[in-house]
Amino acid sequence: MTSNQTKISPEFIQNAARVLKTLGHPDRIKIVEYLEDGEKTVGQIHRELEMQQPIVSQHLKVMYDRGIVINRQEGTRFFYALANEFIFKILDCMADAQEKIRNGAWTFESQEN
Amino acid sequence: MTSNQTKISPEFIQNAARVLKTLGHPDRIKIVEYLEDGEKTVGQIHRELEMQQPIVSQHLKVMYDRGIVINRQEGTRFFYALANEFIFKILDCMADAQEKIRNGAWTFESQEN
DNA sequence: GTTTTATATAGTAAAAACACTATATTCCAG
DNA sequence: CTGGAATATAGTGTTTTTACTATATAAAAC
Repeated sequence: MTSNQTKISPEFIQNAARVLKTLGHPDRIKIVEYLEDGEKTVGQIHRELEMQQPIVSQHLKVMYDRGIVINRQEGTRFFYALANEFIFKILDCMADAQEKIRNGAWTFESQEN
Repeated sequence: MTSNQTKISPEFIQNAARVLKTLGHPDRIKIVEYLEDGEKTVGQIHRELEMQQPIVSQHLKVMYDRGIVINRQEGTRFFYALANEFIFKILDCMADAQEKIRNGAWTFESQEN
């Protein structure tokens, strides 16, 4: 039904795997989603999302190293923003899926555990 | 530019994180992509993708537990297939991103490491 | 210069993921 | 029943993640 059948290249698979794995953490999804409408400082993320500051910095560092976010310094603050469109695309994809699942068009059941 | 701004719910985030994290492995992306055009047996995956059989079974088990694939038994064989449209959607998303990156519309750079 | 504010980094213990080898289970064929 | 094919499961050592606490750094404010 869906699926455009484009083959994914080996090189791309490596990058994609890294990104997906990195995004595969609730806190990081929240951060990325929060960054969706523009750059934010560490403090904003920390306060708004109610996560401890070192945790936020740590997540941001991991995402920075993997090309998911970029940053820019201004005085003592660091503004972080999404690095590329792929991330937006994945977010859209998730929001879309959530919607489909919510209205019953799709199901999404995990086995046990 | 992209982004439809739909907020993602806390419950969904948990599921999405699990799925993304699980898909964040090169072998599993390959398997999932291979399953895109229909169910396959463990042996087919093992031979076609040149992965050791226990590794394949292990990946499939993890993905089964997390609702990414489903299976059906026929004699001594197990046929595995993608469990839901979300996975197709993610695959499409990746193929799409790869295309955009390939033709230079997007960039995708990791820092060091 | 000394404090404050904002953020990063170190250190670390516990948990989860990986990769591999060996072995068990189940079903089918003869 | 016996042997083989197809899969799953166990066991294990290694590497990554994760979650926290404590501490360092750097710029700004006084």
